[in-house]
Amino acid sequence: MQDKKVICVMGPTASGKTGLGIELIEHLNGEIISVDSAMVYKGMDIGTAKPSKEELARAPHRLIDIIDPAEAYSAANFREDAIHEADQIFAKGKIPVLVGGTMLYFRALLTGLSNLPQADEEIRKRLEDEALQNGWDKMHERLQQVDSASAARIHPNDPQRIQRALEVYEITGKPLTQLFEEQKREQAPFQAIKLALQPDDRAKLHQKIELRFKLMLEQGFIEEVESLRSRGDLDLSKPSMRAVGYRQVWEYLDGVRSYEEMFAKGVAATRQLAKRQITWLRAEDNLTWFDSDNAQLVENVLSFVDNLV
RNA sequence: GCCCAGAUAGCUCAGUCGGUAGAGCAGGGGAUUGAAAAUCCCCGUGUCGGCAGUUCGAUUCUGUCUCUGGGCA
Repeated sequence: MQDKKVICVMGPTASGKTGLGIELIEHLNGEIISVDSAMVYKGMDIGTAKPSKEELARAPHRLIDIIDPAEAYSAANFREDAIHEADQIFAKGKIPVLVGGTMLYFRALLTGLSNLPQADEEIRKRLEDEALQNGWDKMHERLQQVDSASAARIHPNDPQRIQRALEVYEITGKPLTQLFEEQKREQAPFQAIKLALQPDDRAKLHQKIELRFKLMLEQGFIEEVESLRSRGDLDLSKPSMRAVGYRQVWEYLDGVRSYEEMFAKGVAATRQLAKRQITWLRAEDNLTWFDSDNAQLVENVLSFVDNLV
């Protein structure tokens, strides 16, 4: 058992994680590490609901604003970065508080990843061209030839995973399935206290999401996307521009969507994101749930962690 | 006031040559190993606007009423 401990504040988007994270670090003498695949991007502030300047002054967040929106980040990058940041915080005698909604990143950090090759742009491009020619069902058939276990696991309509499995096979000459067995996942070098935040009623979360999206638009979200757009080197194939909200505003600026549609689709995409986040949380073990609308939330959480830290 | 077109799932609509109906979107559940705010899988009973008529049987045909568009006054 590890004696080092971290606190994880998990929850769907718009559930109040940032505010609670700040309370926690002030109470425990901790520092925040962001667990968010969109906040890593510089210049994507409004649409990712990044903490405000005031909040950042009070509670610096590690792993936000670390890369350019033209670049790609990954769960493996995150794991490495987060462990590094946590070590620095431990070295100061403080406790890391991991706050965010990217559940794959939490999973990658806490239960590890197999040692697999990283993404290869060239191979991906070639596989995609081939798929464009022959269709993804043919690619799935090819996967069936070289890695039938993965082919059975991956749905023929899931291009992203078919591509990844073929990519790994091309690089290593081994089926993904075999690598999973050979390269066992490695647990994080610390113990995690996992807190999950959720309103007691889904409808409340939906209301909050809509309200927040409206607020983002008022705060200049469209201008933010416009300025990213005017750089000229970004498009909807970039992971950054596929983020919830950014994609819909981009399409609006392209003229393929009316303002009303953009709003409705943006809100819906955020609700769908929240639903998927909740699905991850339900599958997570050793999770302690807190009602995000409870007036005693902060007191409850602080007394809960005091007993564990 | 008159004429025309509509009224079907939360929304937009399709359809039933008369045997009580199905798509997209939204919503719900699930998967998730270097794109993950991504990518995928599964889930469709609703007085077919009200009332009456014809009929073995009407959401479908007829009449009438109500409402919503559009046109003419």
